[in-house]
Amino acid sequence: MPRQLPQPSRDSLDLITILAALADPVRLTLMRAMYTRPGADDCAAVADGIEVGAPTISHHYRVLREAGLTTTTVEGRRRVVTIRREDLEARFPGLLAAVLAPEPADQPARA
Amino acid sequence: MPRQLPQPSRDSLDLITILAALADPVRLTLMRAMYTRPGADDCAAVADGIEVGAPTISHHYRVLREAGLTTTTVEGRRRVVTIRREDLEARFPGLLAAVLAPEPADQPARA
DNA sequence: GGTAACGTTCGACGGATGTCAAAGTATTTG
DNA sequence: CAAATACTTTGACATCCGTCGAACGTTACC
Repeated sequence: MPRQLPQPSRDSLDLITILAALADPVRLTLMRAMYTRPGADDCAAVADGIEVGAPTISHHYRVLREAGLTTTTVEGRRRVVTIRREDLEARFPGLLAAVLAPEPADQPARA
Repeated sequence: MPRQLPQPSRDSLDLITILAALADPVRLTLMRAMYTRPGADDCAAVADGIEVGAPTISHHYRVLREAGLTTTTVEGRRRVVTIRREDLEARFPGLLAAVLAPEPADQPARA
């Protein structure tokens, strides 16, 4: 049976905590990967290509979960992490889209 | 003549830096005050009611400006700080609205 | 010129944060 | 059971961050 790790309730989500959680290159990369990639991905798959050690990735996933950005489910010996889209949209409408949307290329499109 | 303090160009705005700048209670309060209050406010007026010393307020205004969130203009012996709405909307559409919009009351409205 | 007003800069201090290596905990597989 | 897999936890370390008191510019006003 998939067990779910503790996470803050929707009502107790705090914007400062959420912004602080997003204000890190590794965590923003993880969030973007989960956001653009549909379906639930496991930790290792998403973290693939990030140049920090496993303990650091684990630490960042914990920060995201404790900030209320993600839900972590234990499935066997792997963790499945998903973004709490509904809760976040309910409390801070438009935030995820504004922050995680792929940025337009730095060079303006030439006709 | 009003002199303008140095600030990053629109193209060099960095999301991580912006999120980090917003992820502080004092700075978020300053931004909200400037956002909801139309027209340009001077530092002291906006900072009124925040419980930290003057050097700290000054420090936070600098962080906001260096992150590209605000423009600071020197007018005589006071500074006028305004949010760079156009630049921010161009680079990160919807971000200001999502972050600075007054949060709905924590208690759900009862009919 | 002298003084008050407004804000900045400097230096210091304590607490938080990101990272890693080493050891630990479940869980699956042979 | 033993070994391998997939993460986590712990402890340490360096760095960054928010805050303050004190001193410093500028500008305005008498």
